[in-house]
Amino acid sequence: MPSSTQTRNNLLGVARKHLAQRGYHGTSLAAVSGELGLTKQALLHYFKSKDLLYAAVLEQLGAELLELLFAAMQEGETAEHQLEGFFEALTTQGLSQPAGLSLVLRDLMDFQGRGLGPDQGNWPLQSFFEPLIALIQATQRWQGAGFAEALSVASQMLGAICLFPSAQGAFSNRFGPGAVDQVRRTFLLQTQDLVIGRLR
Amino acid sequence: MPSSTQTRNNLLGVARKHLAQRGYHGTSLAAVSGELGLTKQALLHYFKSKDLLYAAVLEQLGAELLELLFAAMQEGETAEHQLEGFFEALTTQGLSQPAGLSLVLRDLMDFQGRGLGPDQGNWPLQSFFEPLIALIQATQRWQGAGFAEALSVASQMLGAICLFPSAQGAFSNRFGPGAVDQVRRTFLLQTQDLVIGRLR
DNA sequence: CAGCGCTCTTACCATATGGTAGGTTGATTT
DNA sequence: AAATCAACCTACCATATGGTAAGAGCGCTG
Repeated sequence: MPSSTQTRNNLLGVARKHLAQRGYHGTSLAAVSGELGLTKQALLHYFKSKDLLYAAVLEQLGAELLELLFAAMQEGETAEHQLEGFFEALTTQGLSQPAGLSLVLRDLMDFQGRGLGPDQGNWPLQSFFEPLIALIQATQRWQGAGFAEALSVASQMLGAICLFPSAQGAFSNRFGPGAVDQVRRTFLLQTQDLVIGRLR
Repeated sequence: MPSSTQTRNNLLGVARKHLAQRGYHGTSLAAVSGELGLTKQALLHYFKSKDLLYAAVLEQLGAELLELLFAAMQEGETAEHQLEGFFEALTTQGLSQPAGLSLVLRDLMDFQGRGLGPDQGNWPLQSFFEPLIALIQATQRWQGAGFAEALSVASQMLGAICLFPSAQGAFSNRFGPGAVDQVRRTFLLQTQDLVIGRLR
């Protein structure tokens, strides 16, 4: 018998999976709660609306990303090393659990399509993007460059890293699971190459 | 008074925009047709179902991408030059008309979430991906590498190129339109750097 | 033991959505 | 002039969805 916070966390996890795979509009509260043997009203008991559920998922994701970034920042010495460590960790984790990466992509793409309500000033991923961009600006190569250059580099790297894990299903279907397995084996090295190439 | 093919093309264009901005599930036939002053039955007259509309949009997109690729292949000499030309053209066009790039991302991500019906063996973007991957394999650097390496590189580059144009709205809202305008000015160069760095 | 709050359920409801059926209009063909 | 066909529209339907209202079971506390 799961406890209250257990149930909430389970809902959060299933919601993340569904939101990552099908997007906001393709995710139904009944499907999420049903996967745990609950009704959608149980879900609405914990998260008062679909928007708030989405916000909670994104907030958790933002915290995880921030944690990953800070962990890499404490480990590495130079900004370059810190960034390389972060992107390596992000890639490694994203290959096995692509939901987070898919959510990042989806959240960035879906903005135009959703009102976002009164969240205007409160974007859960902002607290992750800002130090990431700042860290890029702290590298020797991008030191003199402005915020725009750093944002450009950040979006390039995130795009390069997030797409394949998020598209594993599609690629597996179109090019065969064997090919995808092979890519999974080389993708981390490829990403490290790309990151180093952009930072030095 | 628009002709028949005009109306169909208009519908296709509006549908592309909606599908790119809101995704498959977030796009309603009524909204698409309503933007042209038509009812959704007019849309269903041209495209028998929502799935077929989506397929038509994707097919058109696949043809455009293929055309862009072939144009670059006729212009450049070495595979490297051809790829650089193609990605440059893709970036330039994507910055001003991001709908296509968003659709590429969305189609790759949405696979797990949709049955795809009987399209199993017929993926409109396949005819674009295959020559692109083949062209990567034709470069000196990736000549010895297998299909998987080339697919890995392709998905990295596409991700790097597609994310920012698709996320302009989000970034503009979160970091201000000024920052986004600045990125737009540097993004092409950044992308060229990245492509060259991955190909040579 | 009475009351209370938490967790979750059964009933509902309003709305939106994809899709069908059948008609109307106008141009083209025979 | 009659028939045909494309290009729409009105009417309608079944379903899914987010959300509300109210209550049942149950552990905890006074």
